[in-house]
Amino acid sequence: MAATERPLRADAERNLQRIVAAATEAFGRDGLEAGVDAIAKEAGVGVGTLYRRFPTKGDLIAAVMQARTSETVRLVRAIDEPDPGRALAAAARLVAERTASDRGLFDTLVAELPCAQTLDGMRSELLAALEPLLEAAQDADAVRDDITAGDLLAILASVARISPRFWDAPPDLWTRYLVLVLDGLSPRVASPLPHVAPPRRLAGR
Amino acid sequence: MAATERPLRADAERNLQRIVAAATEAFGRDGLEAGVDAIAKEAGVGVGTLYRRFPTKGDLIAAVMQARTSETVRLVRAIDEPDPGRALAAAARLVAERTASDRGLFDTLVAELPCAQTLDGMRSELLAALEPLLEAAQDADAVRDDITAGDLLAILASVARISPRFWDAPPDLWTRYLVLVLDGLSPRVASPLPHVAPPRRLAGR
Amino acid sequence: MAATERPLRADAERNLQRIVAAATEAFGRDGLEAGVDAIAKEAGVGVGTLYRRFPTKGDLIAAVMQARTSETVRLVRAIDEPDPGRALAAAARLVAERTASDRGLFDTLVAELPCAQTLDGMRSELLAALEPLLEAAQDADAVRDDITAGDLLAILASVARISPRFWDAPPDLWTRYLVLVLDGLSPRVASPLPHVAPPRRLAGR
Amino acid sequence: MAATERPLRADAERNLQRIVAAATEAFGRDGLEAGVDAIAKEAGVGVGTLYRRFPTKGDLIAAVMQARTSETVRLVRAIDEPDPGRALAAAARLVAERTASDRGLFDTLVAELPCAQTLDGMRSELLAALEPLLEAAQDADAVRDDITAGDLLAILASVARISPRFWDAPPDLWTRYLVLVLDGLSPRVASPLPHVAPPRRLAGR
DNA sequence: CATGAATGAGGCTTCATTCAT
DNA sequence: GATGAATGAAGCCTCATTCAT
Repeated sequence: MAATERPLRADAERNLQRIVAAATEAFGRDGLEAGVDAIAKEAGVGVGTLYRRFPTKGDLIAAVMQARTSETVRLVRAIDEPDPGRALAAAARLVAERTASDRGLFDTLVAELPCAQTLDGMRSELLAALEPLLEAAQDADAVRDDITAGDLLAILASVARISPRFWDAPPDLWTRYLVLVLDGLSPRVASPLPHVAPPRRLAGR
Repeated sequence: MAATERPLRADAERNLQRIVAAATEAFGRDGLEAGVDAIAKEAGVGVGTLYRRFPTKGDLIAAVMQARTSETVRLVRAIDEPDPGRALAAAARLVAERTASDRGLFDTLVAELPCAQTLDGMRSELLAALEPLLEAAQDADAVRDDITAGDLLAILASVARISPRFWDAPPDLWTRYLVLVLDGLSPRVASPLPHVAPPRRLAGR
Repeated sequence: MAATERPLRADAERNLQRIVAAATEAFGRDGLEAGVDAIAKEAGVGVGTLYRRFPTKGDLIAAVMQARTSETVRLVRAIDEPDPGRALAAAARLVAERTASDRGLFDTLVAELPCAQTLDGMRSELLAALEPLLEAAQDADAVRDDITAGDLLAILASVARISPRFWDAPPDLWTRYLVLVLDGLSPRVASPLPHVAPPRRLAGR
Repeated sequence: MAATERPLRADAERNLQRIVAAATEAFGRDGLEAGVDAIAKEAGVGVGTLYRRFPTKGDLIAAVMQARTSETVRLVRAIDEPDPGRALAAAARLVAERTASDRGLFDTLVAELPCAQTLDGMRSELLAALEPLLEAAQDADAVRDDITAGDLLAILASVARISPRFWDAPPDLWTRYLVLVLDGLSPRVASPLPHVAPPRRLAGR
């Protein structure tokens, strides 16, 4: 079973990691428009090598973002905070921070290209990590009851990229908006949400 | 003799409108990356015709987006609602709705490219239209005091594009998030906002 | 017979002259690449008007250059200098000066495009004007016997544009080269010229 | 490990040479306006291939013309002729011959576009090769003292393109003009040259 | 298996010329 | 007859992807 994907040769493995590293860097800095050639060069490999691993630029994007997401998930899971409301806030900040600092991550969530199936996995993972925190917070009446983890993720990602868009904005402007969003999650204000079916892709359930 | 800019010939006027219509459609659908040639074809004219009116793709973008913005401003100004809180909510909904349905509009507000000066004007107009409503709402204690029109616009634009990004999301998913945002503006929840200087370009003052 | 070309209406005549004037200016300044639209605008007429008179850019070029040439011919004929050698030198300077200051004129003589037939006329006129001066100078032993008016014209035109080509050249650098050329025409140095048939187009006979 | 720039792959090398050959041909025939796409097609490669080697049309021009120039310089240096006057004449003939047969070379020396810095190098190389020959000739009283290598090059290039401009001119018409120019260089005729500062770019010193 | 060369569609833009008003 | 709008081929260049070495 483990034999199905026999481990890569040492150098191949190393190349793979260098590619992913370079792509992470490039996508983070320049967004998904980062050129494939540039990434290969940064990684110190030929384009061919890159394409052998990732038959399509989309595949590379998926892989990189998958990694970024898994990392995020790990960090979310590592949150050690007894108070459910504060735990959720911490998670929210974490997700927002990562999106804020990674243009590619934002592009991924925003991209209106049909790379759907690949991205679904990422979102699902993230949702799975956020859900327990959200439910706990809701049970503790720290957060309104009518929102889903999908809602949370969507709104966080959207708001997180606000500062870098403006050339003279302070780079942490997004923290401002994060506070507003969190305030909007308070049960004290809970206006009735319209009953639109949340997107399957986002909510995952 | 007639007006400041003598009116275009009938057919030219018609073509101009067809170009603008096609561009509006294309930018709305595909974002600002929509190709010039495709727009010309959609409009049923040669590229040359398009370039006669808009010597640069940027000019076309500016014209189309300016029109969209002015329209928005007009609609915002036309809001007739005595209650300040509801008036602001109506304006927010309006802006969000238009951004939600127009990918170009979003790109314009979000673009990280230095087409600054042209787009700044648009933002300023919008801000000028929103400011009185926001102030009135704040005076009436319907909205927290610590946010600016810039904040409002930035967060609205960001949130509004949420639904269209997901292929199986109901097209009005953004309404859900709008409610959350508006709730976050309530003075009842007002957590202290971090003191980051809001961006000059957005806030305008 | 005179009725064949009935005189243009007054305004048409004026337009024609404005076009020629604008084109002269533009070609002189920017060379033959000067755009037709720009010329029409400078002339204060529509492109259509221009094209009515000159069905082709080539025709416009021909007309303008013809005019410039006729002017040159007139000036050459007006040279009033009893000494044959000095008369020829004056003519040479005149032709060179005009070529030096008119990029279009140079382009015309240099252009390797097949507008042959139109330009032939010009050259012939110029040659007809230069020939008597040259012959007189040769009879007076002021100039070597083995060159033709075609030779003279060709070499003058070539040398005249030298200065403007170099950005930091003094604008009258060509005068330097003109002297060298004239010295080369002296009978005192006359090396045997190779017997290549001079070009029909240039020599005209 | 091998050389400074490791040699290209066999096929790449072949393509590179085909590109350079096609460009040399095209520039020689049509001047520097020759289209990039056409050159690529002539070379039997895609445009992309061409642009991989020469990121800019200017780079292609520079490379091709640099090669042509270096070749010329080598040939000039290889002149083996004890008599200083005849040596200079041979060099002049060589430069003229090459310019006569290569419209691109002429455009390079003549171009009024500010691609200065690249082309300057070429001119300097050529001047450096001509200078010793000129000085020797001047020391031997075979050539007038008041001209510089810059003068020589400028006038040669200008005169060399005379024949190809006329469609029915014998292709070696320039040889005729070369003789005239050389005669003009004779110390026996030396009229006083006007004291215009020769262009720095041309004279080099 | 890695390399990087090759490909070519597609993007923005210019300009001589035609044609509806 | 004048106008200037319309046309579209052609120019330079980029970039995801394929393929020979």
